[in-house]
Amino acid sequence: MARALLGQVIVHQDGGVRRAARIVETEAYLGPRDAAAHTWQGRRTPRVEPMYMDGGHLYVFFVYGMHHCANIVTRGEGIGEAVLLRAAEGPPAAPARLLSGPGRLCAALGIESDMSGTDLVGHPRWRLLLRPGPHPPVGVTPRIGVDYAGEARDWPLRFFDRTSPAVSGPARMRG
DNA sequence: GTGTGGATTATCT
DNA sequence: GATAATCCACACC
Repeated sequence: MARALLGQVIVHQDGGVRRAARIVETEAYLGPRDAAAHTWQGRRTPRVEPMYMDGGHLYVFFVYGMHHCANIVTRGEGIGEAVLLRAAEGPPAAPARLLSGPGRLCAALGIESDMSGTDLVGHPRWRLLLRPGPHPPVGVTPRIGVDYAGEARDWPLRFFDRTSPAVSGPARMRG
């Protein structure tokens, strides 16, 4: 799912304002068996409860006292897997870095903790457009910022569009 | 109630 | 590469 979400578009319609972002970088978090996931060992706390919801729900968390990270739940109820949205492209006129990185992506789309647990499927203001057509050339690396996660630190679960200037991270992680 | 540290980013060297 | 900003969730008492 993390790979399949590359190139798909998340849209927010807020009155007359419509914001759309094409997803170009994602990371998979594989539930209880994944030491980097908040659902590691089946942990259930109020914060992570949305991650156990049905696919299509949003899981948002707050980190480092100032940033939000948005995930799309990818499996059935009770499983606890999700895909972190790490970077996206806005309109051509927008700065390349506007949605580059999970914190900036949330800031640009106005995603905050109160959206955690929201069902994107059939939502009146949010839509996830699954666009047909060829997938972009995809790069694969370990995930960013999970050095604490034991062997899961090295799992190749970060996916990105090699052609996009909006991919986040150091240069060696963008080629 | 207290202590620890983070799925980040900006700004320095 | 190093570090600060900044606060909440979580574990543990």
